[in-house]
Amino acid sequence: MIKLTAQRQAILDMINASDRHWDADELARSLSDNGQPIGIATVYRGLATLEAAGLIESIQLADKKRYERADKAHHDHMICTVCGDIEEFAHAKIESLQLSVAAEKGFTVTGHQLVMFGLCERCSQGEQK
Amino acid sequence: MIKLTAQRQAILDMINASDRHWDADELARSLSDNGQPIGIATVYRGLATLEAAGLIESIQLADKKRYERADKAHHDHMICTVCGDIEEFAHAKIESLQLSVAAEKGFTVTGHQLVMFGLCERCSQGEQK
DNA sequence: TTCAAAATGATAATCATTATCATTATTGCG
DNA sequence: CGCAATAATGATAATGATTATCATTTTGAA
Repeated sequence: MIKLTAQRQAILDMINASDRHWDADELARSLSDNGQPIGIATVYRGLATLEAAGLIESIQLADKKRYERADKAHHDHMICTVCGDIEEFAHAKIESLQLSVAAEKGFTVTGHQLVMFGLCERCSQGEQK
Repeated sequence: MIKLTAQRQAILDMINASDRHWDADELARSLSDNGQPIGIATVYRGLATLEAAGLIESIQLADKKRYERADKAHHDHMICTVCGDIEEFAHAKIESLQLSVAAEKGFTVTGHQLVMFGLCERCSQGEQK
């Protein structure tokens, strides 16, 4: 079990307290704003440690990595390219098909990431000309 | 239709001539080695232009973007985390399930990326203790 | 307490990518 | 044809996320 230092606990609490997908910088700023100043390097290290321990999860986007709570069922993401909103979805059949495709090729799956890009419901309506 | 300058043509030829997944730096080096010196900025711009024109495709990995030929059927990727090998796969059912999930949530899909990480057949055998 | 290992934080370094800007090439158009 | 407007190139600086470094602080066990 990892050591939950004050800093790591603060990061974990912040992530657990919301449904957001945080990046390192947002966490550092938010913690500082809440009277918990924390070095940015500590945030990066803390996030890596917490993720390795399975206490948080992440998705790797093009530019940066974002972290979210781990106490949910496994899911993938749909990201709105207009407003940046990240929605979650789960589909057991997609998951099992992935594994079967991999198995056919002798590939041992240790992880996967499925992201759909597009417009969320709100943005696609606003987009109406 | 875009203008196929000598540099863009050279990039396109290099990509079309193989099944590799190239990054910008590899292309610049490889072109230079083939007597086609090209500025790295031009490579980045050329890749973006060629991709926008649909002449090449890309996958965004954690660290860098890699480009590949576009003259193949749509497919996704399995990446071996040991040797870095990138295998391709296609599965129509997975694709259609993605779209149906998105539709349920009112999400308009403009693109997606599915990557499985793990061990390719060769590396998982070598891994036997 | 006391010392070693681990963690932190400020900051430098890294690395892919993008921006800048001066130079070069290309494309009409008269 | 010849030149001006436009686009492309390339060297290099800038950016931004992340990691490395290293001195300092904290923690934990003996």
